[in-house]
Amino acid sequence: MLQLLQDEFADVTISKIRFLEAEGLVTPARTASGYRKFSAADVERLRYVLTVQRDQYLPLKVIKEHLGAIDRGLRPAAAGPPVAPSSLPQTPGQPVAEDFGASGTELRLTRTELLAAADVQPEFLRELETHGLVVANGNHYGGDAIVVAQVAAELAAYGIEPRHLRAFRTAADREVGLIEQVTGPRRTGQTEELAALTVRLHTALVRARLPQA
Amino acid sequence: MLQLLQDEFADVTISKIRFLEAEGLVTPARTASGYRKFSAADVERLRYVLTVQRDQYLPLKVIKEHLGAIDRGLRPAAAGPPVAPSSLPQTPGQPVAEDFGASGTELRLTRTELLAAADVQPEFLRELETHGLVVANGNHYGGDAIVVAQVAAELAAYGIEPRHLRAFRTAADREVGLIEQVTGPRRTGQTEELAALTVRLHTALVRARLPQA
DNA sequence: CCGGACCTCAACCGCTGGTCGAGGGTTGAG
DNA sequence: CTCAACCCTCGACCAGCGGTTGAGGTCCGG
Repeated sequence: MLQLLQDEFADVTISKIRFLEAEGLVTPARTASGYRKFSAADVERLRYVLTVQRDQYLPLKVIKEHLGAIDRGLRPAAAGPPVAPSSLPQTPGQPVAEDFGASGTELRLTRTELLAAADVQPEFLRELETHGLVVANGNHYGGDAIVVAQVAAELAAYGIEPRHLRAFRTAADREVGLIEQVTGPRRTGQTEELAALTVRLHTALVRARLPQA
Repeated sequence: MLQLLQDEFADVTISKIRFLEAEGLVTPARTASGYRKFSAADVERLRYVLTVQRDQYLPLKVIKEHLGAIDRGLRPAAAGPPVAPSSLPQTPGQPVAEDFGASGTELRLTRTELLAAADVQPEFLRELETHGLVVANGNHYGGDAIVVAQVAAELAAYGIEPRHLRAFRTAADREVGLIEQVTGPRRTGQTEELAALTVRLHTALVRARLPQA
């Protein structure tokens, strides 16, 4: 169910989610037998929590207040940074940022599970497959296929169809090819590290080229 | 000496200030006998620290990085708040747009600032520019250029040089082209949302194609 | 009827952001 | 010269946050 968050936020765990529930940040429905059942809205809520926690360092207490405000229809108040102090001669300090943690156990989904998880029509999936965006490995799919299918579906709502996305596939293929070329076929650890770097590069390049808001 | 901070921030104490010094956030001068001597700049620096700590909940580690950035002549990168989750028990709609928080005020760096921020040699930057990975806008660069340069430098350590990265540039160009094609040249908001989607797609595709750990 | 995934609840943990106090030097008024 | 009032350092200690771990039990598909 929730490995889809895991592949957007490397360090989310079941216990973390349960903890967040205990803190009152999400309130998933329950089955008759007590199992948690997360709706799309719950997942989105968690995505929000994890994002602001990671990117804005907000304490959960504050995030909770914001969520409360949002639920009541308000927008969370965002405090702007104050004026900077005048500078001084100083020593260095390097920022670090990673985020490509391999999810421990790779998900294996049947076609049916994938369709359900991504909430797409079978024809749509077939289309994705004919364009090479999703590929089965034997008769199962990896967790990333969910993300691909979901995102492709959202893009389709904007009129961007799978066939328009072929370039993404070839770009990704080339990217991985490049990585494997330097690491050799099987240097674990390094591969992920390089992938994190190239993905970061890609993202920065896209942002840089976007028309300024 | 420093009760003047105390009447702006009720809970500042001597021990707190000493603690902040131990953490490297301020470095007051000392008298011959070892007493701290705070300059006006030190006080301002402390004011900044206390303010962002109180109002933006930033951890000291991050504040320290920001101060470092300020010292190097940059403005602190303020992560804008992401889009709120569409709160409500609802049908599958997932208009997600996260993680692409446009930095509220776009950074403008001179060439020198960029070199310092990314910690790269001038020749390396020139190389990036000849391959179109970093482009100046007039005589300044955007914040993404820092990321591009840093990442490219890290990749160079693996033997991947700027000229190997041209494909990334063209991929990014095409990606942005696609986005602009559907949003029209100037539909703000949507552009960022779509960019977030395509970047997510890209990431998922790369992961999916990575050899399994 | 078994194995694996899920549940709860309480105990535990590491890190952050400090506080406290012992032991000792400095300074200035008287 | 003395004394009170500060200042210093350094190590021990602490509370709260954000989870993790594990014991003990339930649920369920094959």
